[in-house]
Amino acid sequence: MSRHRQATPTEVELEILHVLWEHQPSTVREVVDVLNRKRPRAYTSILSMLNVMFEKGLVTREMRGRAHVYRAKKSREKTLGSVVKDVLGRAFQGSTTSLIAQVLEQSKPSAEELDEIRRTIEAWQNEENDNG
Amino acid sequence: MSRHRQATPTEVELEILHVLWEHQPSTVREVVDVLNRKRPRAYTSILSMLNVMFEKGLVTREMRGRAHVYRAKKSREKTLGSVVKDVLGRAFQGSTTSLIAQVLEQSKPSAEELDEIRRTIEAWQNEENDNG
DNA sequence: TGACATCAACTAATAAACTAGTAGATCCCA
DNA sequence: TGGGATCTACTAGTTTATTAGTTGATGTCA
Repeated sequence: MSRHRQATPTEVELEILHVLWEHQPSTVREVVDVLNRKRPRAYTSILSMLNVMFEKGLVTREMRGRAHVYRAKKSREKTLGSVVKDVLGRAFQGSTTSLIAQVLEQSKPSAEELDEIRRTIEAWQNEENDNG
Repeated sequence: MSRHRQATPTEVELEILHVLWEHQPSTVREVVDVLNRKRPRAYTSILSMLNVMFEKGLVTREMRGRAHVYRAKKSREKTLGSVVKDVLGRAFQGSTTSLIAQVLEQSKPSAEELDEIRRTIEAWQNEENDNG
């Protein structure tokens, strides 16, 4: 426990979480097999990472036979929400529009994608009105 | 040279860059004075960081009297663009709309802020048409 | 001109992130 | 029933990030 509060998962942690979100629960072996399609690492590397993540509370696990099966503790949405919150504060000093301008600049969406983005905004607004 | 290509500045590096973007060029002393309003650190800590950043090519420097004055090498826009690109790939697997949905969810903009966001989108679209 | 302040350079220490090797238990099957 | 495969736990090494102390040069001012 130092200055860091493990605000957001690290790069490799996110890689692993993405695998789990796609298919839960998974054994270490299953996670390794998926990850190795992109970048090969030793079985024990992923095992160690999952142990660290278990200790951090990022994943839960239980026995299935003599192997552990792992689940992400927080949903994809919750986790990615933290990531965004972190970036928003750390890099954009809270300015939502500035962040969105950069997202557009980076992703250069087509007209169709822009429409989808607009729909996303409308959908969010409607949902807000419904709930709150 | 390992797995990392220094994709994006670290947290403290971003803190320092924000100071420089506000007021360039700055001496170490000036950066320290600004940063210490938020969180006090030793002069030599910031000095070391600026040295690291100089070696990484994040900042330039030149002599003014017997002190260095520092400038951010890349603009705020370019740098924040990299940050977004990084997050987009690392956490959102390239899905712009998913990222924007999370931005809304996190910032919960008011109706006025939503309008501003819409204007940001329109502005970006017009600019794209003008240029490209 | 000598005490004091300021500055860069160097050194170092700590923590976190990541990767992987070794050892020992257990399971399965010929 | 013993050899190979597989799994966890443990250990450890490398790199990066962050903070700060020490040292020596230089500049200022009384």
